[in-house]
Amino acid sequence: MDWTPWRELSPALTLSAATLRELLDGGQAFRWREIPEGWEGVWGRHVARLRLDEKKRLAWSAPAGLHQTEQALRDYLGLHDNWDRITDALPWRSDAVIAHAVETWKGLRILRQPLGETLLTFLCSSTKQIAQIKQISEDLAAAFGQPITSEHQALPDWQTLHEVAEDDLRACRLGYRARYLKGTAAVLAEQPGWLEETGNLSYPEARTRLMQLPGVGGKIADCVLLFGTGKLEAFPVDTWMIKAMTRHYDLQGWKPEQVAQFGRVHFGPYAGLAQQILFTSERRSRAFSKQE
DNA sequence: ATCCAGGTATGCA
DNA sequence: TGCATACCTGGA
Repeated sequence: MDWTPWRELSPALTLSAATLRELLDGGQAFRWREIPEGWEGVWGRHVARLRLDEKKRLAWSAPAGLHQTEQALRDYLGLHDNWDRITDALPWRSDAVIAHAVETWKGLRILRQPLGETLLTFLCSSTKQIAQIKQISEDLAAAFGQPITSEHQALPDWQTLHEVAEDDLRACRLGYRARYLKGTAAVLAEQPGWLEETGNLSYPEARTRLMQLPGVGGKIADCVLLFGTGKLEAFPVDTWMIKAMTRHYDLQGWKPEQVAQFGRVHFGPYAGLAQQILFTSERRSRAFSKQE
């Protein structure tokens, strides 16, 4: 397959190789894979490769014949958002923990992913490791998705999933999550526009509505709202965040919903960015101690 | 072998 | 309301 020549992204995005890895493969998105030159990924009906040039600036390439990839990348990577200003609004002046993490993961941001597939991938995520969520996502795309190029398939839409038998979903290693997918697909196929309307509600209203879907609790709802609608006040709390927050903020014994509430209050309107930075710090320090 | 992995739904005090 | 337990699967 032919790819376009590498071109620097505009506006430019400068970041370290480690931060790029966490951005693309750190648990926000599940369809990026490492290639010799950098990274190759799929989102929506888009395919792109990304790499850092010698100035640590992000450059991109797309399959020849695919269009509007650069504009799609701008949206996906949030290049129109002022992440320096958003990061500066975190309480780093009074909180040494977030100050240190922000410094370590400079340039980390929240991806803006297609809403439907954000819900889909995070419905598959419960008690799964990132590598396994990626595997499930690839299986779903290969089995039920529309072709994008000769080598890439999109994730299936909810109408398609509604028509798939639960056993065929289980064949994609979904396990008990197949039931959640079927149930959610039934709701979304029955009510076109429901998901987009939900995404337009305020954060607390949207969260409550999403949690009506089978398989969507508080954590997954927060991931969908953070990564799929850009609601930066969402503060997903999983086992990693329980560990990180317990240690750094002395929250022994707190329940996930309580930690989420604490996070939203303590970190403010951009708590979701703080969450991703702390999540990354916790994950990487754990990986290092295990010599991963 | 046994446990755990980016949880959620359910049944019982 | 709050707390255990089941639920699929694969890797350490």
